[in-house]
Amino acid sequence: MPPIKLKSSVPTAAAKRQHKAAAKAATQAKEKPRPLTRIQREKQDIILEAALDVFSLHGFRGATIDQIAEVAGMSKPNLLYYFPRKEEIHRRLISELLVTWLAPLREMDADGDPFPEIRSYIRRKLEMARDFPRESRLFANEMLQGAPRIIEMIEVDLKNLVDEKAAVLTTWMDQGRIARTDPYHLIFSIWATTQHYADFDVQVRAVLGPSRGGEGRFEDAARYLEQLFLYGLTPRSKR
Amino acid sequence: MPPIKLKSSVPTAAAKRQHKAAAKAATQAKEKPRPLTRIQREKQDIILEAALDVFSLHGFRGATIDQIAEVAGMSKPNLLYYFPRKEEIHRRLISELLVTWLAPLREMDADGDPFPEIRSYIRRKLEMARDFPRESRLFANEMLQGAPRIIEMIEVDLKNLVDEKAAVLTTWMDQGRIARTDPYHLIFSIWATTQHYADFDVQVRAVLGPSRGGEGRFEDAARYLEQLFLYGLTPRSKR
DNA sequence: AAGAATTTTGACCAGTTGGAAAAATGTTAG
DNA sequence: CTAACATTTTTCCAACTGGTCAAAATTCTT
Repeated sequence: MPPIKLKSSVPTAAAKRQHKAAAKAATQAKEKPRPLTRIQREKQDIILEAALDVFSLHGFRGATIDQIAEVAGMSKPNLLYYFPRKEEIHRRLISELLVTWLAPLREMDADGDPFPEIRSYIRRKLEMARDFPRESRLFANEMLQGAPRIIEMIEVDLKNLVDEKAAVLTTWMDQGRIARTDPYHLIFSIWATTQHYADFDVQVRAVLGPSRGGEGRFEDAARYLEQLFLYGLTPRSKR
Repeated sequence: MPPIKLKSSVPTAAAKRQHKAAAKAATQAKEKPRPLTRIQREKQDIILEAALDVFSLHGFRGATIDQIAEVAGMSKPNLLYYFPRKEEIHRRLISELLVTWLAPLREMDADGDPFPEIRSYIRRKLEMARDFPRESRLFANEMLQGAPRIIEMIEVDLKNLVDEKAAVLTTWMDQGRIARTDPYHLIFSIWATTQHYADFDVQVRAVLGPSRGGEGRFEDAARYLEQLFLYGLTPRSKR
């Protein structure tokens, strides 16, 4: 008897096992995970897309599987065939997110010039706020709830990366190339100001009004933030 | 027959009418709203407190009446006696919030000196992030969801206030007392940087670690933000 | 084309949700 | 004290929740 595939005469059971096998593969190391079919990849993508819509708008608890299934254009049981639990969908979204989310900071190069590096970091973050607002909101939602599902990732991966980049900033300060200030709070303020344009988009648009709240607002924000981080509010005459 | 009180022999109906009367008082202008009893005021406060806990953590959809009732230490129907619907509680919280939330900006005085005024505005906002993090999160949650329940307030009250203060800032710029920059985005950046310490508190604490993530973080943030808005990152040697 | 595997569907379920109704219990002004 | 009112509890409900299951439909492999 080949113990590899564990085929069963009951198709459903086999399908379910497939999922569990994929999950357990790392620990069991016996069953081959069997690569995903084309349909599986496609449908999973559709589901994740829909879930991003819903989770980013209502948070984990406020989102329902039915809603996600509806947006994804499939029945609830069908959705649950691909992701056996709600949490699984969320976990996937979050962990994929964290990687792309931190990419801009990762790119900040210790060997580059401080101001161009910081400037393009701000720019990249702002572009992400513009191009991936749902991702930003998903992240914000998770934070607001105390990050129950990603606290370890925050405490380890995120912290390590920030520690590393804070050290880079400190070096630049030691070399007198940027003003001496708190590198951690500097990073926080870049996060806060850029993500604000995704997370509080409604407010920004409402306050700017129809005349200035159009797509140009991101260009205005970029210009403003650049000046803020470069010179602050001290007038030119006194600089 | 006195049309004032509309007493009914059914006590429940009378009690319910009381609520509706209070709500309709403005439009009907006929029935006296009848002042709240001591117990009503106390219980409503307890409920609003509990609701703030729950709503700020889970958002409107993610929060349940049962949960709020439990935190408030009363039964669900009892809670519903004071606030006949979930939305009512939320609406009350939000509208009360908006007043106190904008107070610091309101205090920014056109006749004062620009830098002290801006500095103490930042300080006050940061103190609110420290002392009322739940309020901040409630607001953030609402924004993330597109502010469905307060969009008019944002578009009218908030916008008007910001327009007014932006004009003040512009005047200061015209007088050369602060650097010329976008006053709206300046206000956005103050909001973003200060509220970050309430809304993303978990992240801030996790990244700073146990050594620097204690209560002192708000003092550090205040110092950092003051420098940022004053001078930006330009080193002293080049200022 | 047939058999095996995968995908989709429909019926179902137990627990939770927001809320209604009414009865039971307190409180208070006259 | 007692009637009128205010508050609380008990019971109930229909809709929704996350999730299961077996059968049916489809797709893939040979």
